[in-house]
Amino acid sequence: MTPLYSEHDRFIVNVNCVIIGLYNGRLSILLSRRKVEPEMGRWSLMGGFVRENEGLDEAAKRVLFDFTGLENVFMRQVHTFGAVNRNPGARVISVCYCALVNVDEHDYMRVRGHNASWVDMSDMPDLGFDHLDMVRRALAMVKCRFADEPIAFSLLPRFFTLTQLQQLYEIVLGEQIDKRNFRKRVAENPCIEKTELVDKTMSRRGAALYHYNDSLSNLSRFHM
Amino acid sequence: MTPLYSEHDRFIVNVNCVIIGLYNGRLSILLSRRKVEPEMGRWSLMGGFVRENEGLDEAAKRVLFDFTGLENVFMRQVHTFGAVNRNPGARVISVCYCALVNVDEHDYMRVRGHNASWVDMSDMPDLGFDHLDMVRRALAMVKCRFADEPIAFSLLPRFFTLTQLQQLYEIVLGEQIDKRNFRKRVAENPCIEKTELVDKTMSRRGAALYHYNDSLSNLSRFHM
DNA sequence: TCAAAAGTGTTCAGGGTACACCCATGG
DNA sequence: CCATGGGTGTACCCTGAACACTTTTGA
Repeated sequence: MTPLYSEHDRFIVNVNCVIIGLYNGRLSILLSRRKVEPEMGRWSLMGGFVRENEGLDEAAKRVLFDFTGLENVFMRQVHTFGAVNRNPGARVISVCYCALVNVDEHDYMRVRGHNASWVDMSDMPDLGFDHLDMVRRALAMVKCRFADEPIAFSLLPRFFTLTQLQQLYEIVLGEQIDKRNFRKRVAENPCIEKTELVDKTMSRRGAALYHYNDSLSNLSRFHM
Repeated sequence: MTPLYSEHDRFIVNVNCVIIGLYNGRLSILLSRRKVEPEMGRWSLMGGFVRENEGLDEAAKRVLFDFTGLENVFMRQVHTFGAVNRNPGARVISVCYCALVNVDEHDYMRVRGHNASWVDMSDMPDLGFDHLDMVRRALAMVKCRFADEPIAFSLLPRFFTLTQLQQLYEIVLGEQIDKRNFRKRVAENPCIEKTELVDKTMSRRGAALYHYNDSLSNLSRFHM
């Protein structure tokens, strides 16, 4: 290391992950009750301290894997929080990431092991530190991207009905959508392919199952 | 400090500022030639190390003031860069900010004193570290916001002509704009007020000077 | 008188929005 | 046979894009 750098202040840096999924058809976020001080007993985001030999993105992926067993999911850096007194225990700079996951694929044992659980977003408890700000920023990012990028499919199971897809858009965008207009737009998107499969859990008639296939798209997406 | 935190790795953290202004009517960025290793002699962004007693936003404001003498300008956090080997001299985590400034108001002596200068963006030199990524992300952010938020006025002098405003939009958005359509949109915005002043430097006829007055807007903007 | 920038309306097309009824099936 | 969610087409409006000429005045 160059001696010139030795004089500077050094900081503990961690990553926090806003992990969003559809749990029981409700937009939910993975939270854990803190087992240690500070803020012991309060809900908080999944987090972990950055290590000397890992980059920020790697740290975020490690935390996501540690808490869910998931890899290769949509994940974006949201914002870095560095107010002096944001953590009463020590000066900690937190880089916030947001991940969108398919809860069907996650490892529930890991969640249990970390004292974590899925919490309905419309029933958000108070969070420790500035984690509520993190959640707000993450949601704003998701809402903003939702209109442009095909990130909805990160939240849905591999096969989904158009009603599921529409309900997801309605929850995230916070507004009702006309069914026919929605399906018209879906029909114009070549990446959303209808399958022969039918879901009969929601209606007697049954609904066609679709899946998202981005191989027809020439846009490179999901790069971090 | 809680003993629990004592065991974690610590990092040097700095802020880098992508400071953008209109210099000689060209979209330009403030760059300085590094006087020290690593990357000595190469162009780089304005930066400074975060101190123990200051938050990230404060550090960014300090750097901006230090290099330009400006305060209370549009400034946003862009992204945090934390790859392990991004800085060959030491592990440094860099929080990138972007500021839009009115170059008429800046303190040129400070710029000179830091070996810095305004560089035309369409003639961008190679930059040290990952600073080119920072510039790209900052520009993407600016372009994205430009369509929604009235941030163009941060770059212009207090009084400006519609031609200046249009040229700025054309540069930032990277496309030609129809003059009549542009002026129609301007006319619909109550915050853009025509004054009795006339600028005769650009034409014999003279162009009306406008100024931006956001007191009529009920949106709260520019919050960091 | 001419060069150079300022200023000014109308037309058209396409996308987005609003809107209501029949279908299939299990119980 | 009925209750429940699935599935389908059209009309209208409004926003956004294209487009050319007159005005002013200093040199």
